[in-house]
Amino acid sequence: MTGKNLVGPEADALDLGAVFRALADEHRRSVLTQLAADRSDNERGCNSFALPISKQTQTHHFRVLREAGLIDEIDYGNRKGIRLRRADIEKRFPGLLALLGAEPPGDTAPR
Amino acid sequence: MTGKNLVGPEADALDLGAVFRALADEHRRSVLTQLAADRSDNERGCNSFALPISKQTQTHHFRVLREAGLIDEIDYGNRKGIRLRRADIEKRFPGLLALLGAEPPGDTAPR
DNA sequence: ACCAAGGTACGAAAAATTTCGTACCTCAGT
DNA sequence: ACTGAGGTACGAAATTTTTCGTACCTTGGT
Repeated sequence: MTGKNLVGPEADALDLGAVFRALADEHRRSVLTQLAADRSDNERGCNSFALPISKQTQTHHFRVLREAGLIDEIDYGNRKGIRLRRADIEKRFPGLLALLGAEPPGDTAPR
Repeated sequence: MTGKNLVGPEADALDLGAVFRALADEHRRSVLTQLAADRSDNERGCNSFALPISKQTQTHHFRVLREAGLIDEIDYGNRKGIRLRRADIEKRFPGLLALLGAEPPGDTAPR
């Protein structure tokens, strides 16, 4: 089944402040880093990120990432797909994703 | 008089999480954006940024920027100089400063 | 029809951040 | 020696963010 895409900002409406606020959190940065590392940009289930937090909190974090324009969330009803908005991000903030790649992906030290 | 440089992290110890957290705040981002816009990297007084907040709060924000490794603070006793750590930032996070430059400098919209 | 898995809505607790009042320090100039 | 400008220390209030408990929704499988 094709799910419906939850809304986020248009490509050229991405806000740098919202992006930095989104990436300021350890868990969200972990998600983005993992997404950026996969150059094939496959859609992923949101359980594939091994986040050590409850599912309600995960819902919150994915929403923040979507509202910052960093990911698409595809709603299938009883599961959800996550996809990096790589082209939009690169267009508006070239080099940003490369910065994430430079960090060790598993390095999720406490803040 | 030569002032003494307040301590921040070494160039290769800059942490991306700390940097994103520092740049997540509107006022701190404004400071960095203004600094990044001046390619001559002159030292500036910390009153030259026109921040609409009290001086105690400014002290706080400059400290966060310094502890993230983004600026040097030079203490002259009764005044303070601010200098962008451009080379260190570019070395560790190439392209980061360019992202700030892409935003309109005076665009400090409420969050 | 039922159940279980995956996810959300709402609300509240907990934690972190931003902000500033009060008091104090340092230096330059008079 | 005094004063004023610029800055910090400490502590508390205000705000924001993170987290999760409870309840509920949706879909796929039995």
